[in-house]
Amino acid sequence: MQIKNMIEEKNLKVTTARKELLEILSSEKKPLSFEDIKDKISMDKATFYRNISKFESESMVNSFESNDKKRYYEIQEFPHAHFICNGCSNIECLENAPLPKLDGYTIMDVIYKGMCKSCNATQ
Amino acid sequence: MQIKNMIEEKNLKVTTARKELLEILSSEKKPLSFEDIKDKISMDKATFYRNISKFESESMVNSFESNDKKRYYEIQEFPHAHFICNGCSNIECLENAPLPKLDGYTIMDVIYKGMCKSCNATQ
DNA sequence: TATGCTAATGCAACTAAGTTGCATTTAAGT
DNA sequence: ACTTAAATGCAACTTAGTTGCATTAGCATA
Ligand SMILES: [Mn+2]
Ligand SMILES: [Mn+2]
Ligand SMILES: [Zn+2]
Ligand SMILES: [Zn+2]
Repeated sequence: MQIKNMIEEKNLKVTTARKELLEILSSEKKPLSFEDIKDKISMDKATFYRNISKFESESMVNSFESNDKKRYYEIQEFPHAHFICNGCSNIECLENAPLPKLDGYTIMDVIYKGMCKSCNATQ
Repeated sequence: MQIKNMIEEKNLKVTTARKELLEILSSEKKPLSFEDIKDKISMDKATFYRNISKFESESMVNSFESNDKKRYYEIQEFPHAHFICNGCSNIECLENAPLPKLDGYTIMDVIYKGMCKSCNATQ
């Protein structure tokens, strides 16, 4: 099982909470907040946040703030931009939009906000 | 005085709180949080947030979340991207970086995160 | 300039995401 | 199986932002 390996590779203890959390993040193709996840997990929110924080410091997970005051987490694969729709609040991973360059800066993350395709179509 | 006119143009009452708030946002060239502003204003935080919210719905002000869990506000001029530094947490207005295009989407706001010029230089 | 209506304000209580301290449990090496 | 440090659950806390309500202050009209 690759989830177990992911945890062992970082020299972290393989706990049920960690397996549960990575399982859910891996099975979704879009970023999730604690709110999105909380009914699917058995761990306490303190455990959720402590593990997410560890996963982030080990570069297994990355996250960003949306405009609903919540933080969204996803398994860190190759870097890509995200689109947050001001209409329907949906968050999309833009896997085909490479991160732009900006002279002198190192761009590590990009968030676009605006109207998504379906909100544009039905407007 | 143009601050007074800005408020009257939107058919809002010209109150001292509103003048104070727009005065401070106008005098700064970068986005500010309530935390940044609170010692410079005399109004209550409820009044701050209610007015900021009205200014946003009237398109006088725009805002975005940073990664410190705070919302940053600025006078809405021409649209431009923002850069948030993961090193020093500074927020820059990228007035010369036009908003990119993305097929099918309407991009209204862009936030880049990473390392700023000075953090890159001293690293 | 005084009067009256309504929107704006101050205050205090509340909400909710995320954090922290601490006692208990559990993974994993021996 | 035994040991030990790391992980967990729980409850209390922190803090940005919100809300209800009584009071105040713009602004229109006379
Ligand atoms: Mn993504
Ligand atoms: Mn700006
Ligand atoms: Zn949408
Ligand atoms: Zn920096």
